[in-house]
Amino acid sequence: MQNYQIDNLDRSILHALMDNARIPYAELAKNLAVSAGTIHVRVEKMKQAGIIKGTKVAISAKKLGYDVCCFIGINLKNAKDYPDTITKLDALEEVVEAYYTTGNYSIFIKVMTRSIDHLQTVLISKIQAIDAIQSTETLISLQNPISRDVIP
Amino acid sequence: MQNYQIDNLDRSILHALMDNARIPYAELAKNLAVSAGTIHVRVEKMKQAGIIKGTKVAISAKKLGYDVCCFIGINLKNAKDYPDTITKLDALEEVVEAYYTTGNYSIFIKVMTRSIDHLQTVLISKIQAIDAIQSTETLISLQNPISRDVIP
DNA sequence: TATGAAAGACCGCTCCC
DNA sequence: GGGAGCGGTCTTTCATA
Repeated sequence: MQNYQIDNLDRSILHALMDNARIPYAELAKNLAVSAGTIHVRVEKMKQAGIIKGTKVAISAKKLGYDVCCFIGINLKNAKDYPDTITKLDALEEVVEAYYTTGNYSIFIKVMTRSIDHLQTVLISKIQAIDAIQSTETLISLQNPISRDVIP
Repeated sequence: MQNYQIDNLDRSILHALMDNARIPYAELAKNLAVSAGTIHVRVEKMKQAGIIKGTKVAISAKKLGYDVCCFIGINLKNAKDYPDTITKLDALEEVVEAYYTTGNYSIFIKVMTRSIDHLQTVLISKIQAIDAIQSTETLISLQNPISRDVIP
């Protein structure tokens, strides 16, 4: 089940579910001109294969007051401090994503904050306060024109 | 309804729905020691307020064969080429996110590819082929230790 | 005003074709 | 892959604190 090859129907189902995970199977079936049972079988198959990991609600961070999105490239003093630093970053609720990367930075994180002031506080008092961090570089996101998932 | 302030119950509901958007309201109600009707009212309110934007399935890009995740910082020859470049990037299915940022790069994108070879093809034949792009800098993600949404 | 309980409609799951 | 029946869930309404 590891490398289950999806076909066009699976692809269409994925696209529809990406848009709305709670769409009734019957409606989906009607749109795709197949029966509801078929939809069910395909979805089950993709769940079994691990392609569909689960369902999530899409939250508007903005409506919750989190207006500022930015990326921070982090350089560590020693590469061996990586696991420790991740643990510390994980404890910060403002850090929503972290990546261990090759290239200019050791760690690359995405941070959501309520305001520029809030960002400054997080950056100075929380992130740069971590001993193992040598330097940081901040990229503030002004717009997010593309945001989607990859479905071949 | 713009700035609806969520309370602890709303927060708990959001957390539960983030984990599994299809959890029965009855079960959620039981876990939170309230009635299913109350859950329904709260969810409706948050939908109205735009806090809940919709539901999505979580897809495993890896299972679909997309193993390589990387970030690419892009510098444009002219800032005015921004909208055009976004349009061109949007046409590339491998580009899953794009940000207009302050700092070292004009545009910052996230790219998912099937392999390093595939990445190379996309980078050279598709991204660097865009005229307005002056230079790029690639950060390949080796690990993604933190990945979540911000819920205060 | 917000919550809790119950009834009806709808949907999803399963079996058989 | 298609179609029908059963079981479960969601939604709505009404009463209540």
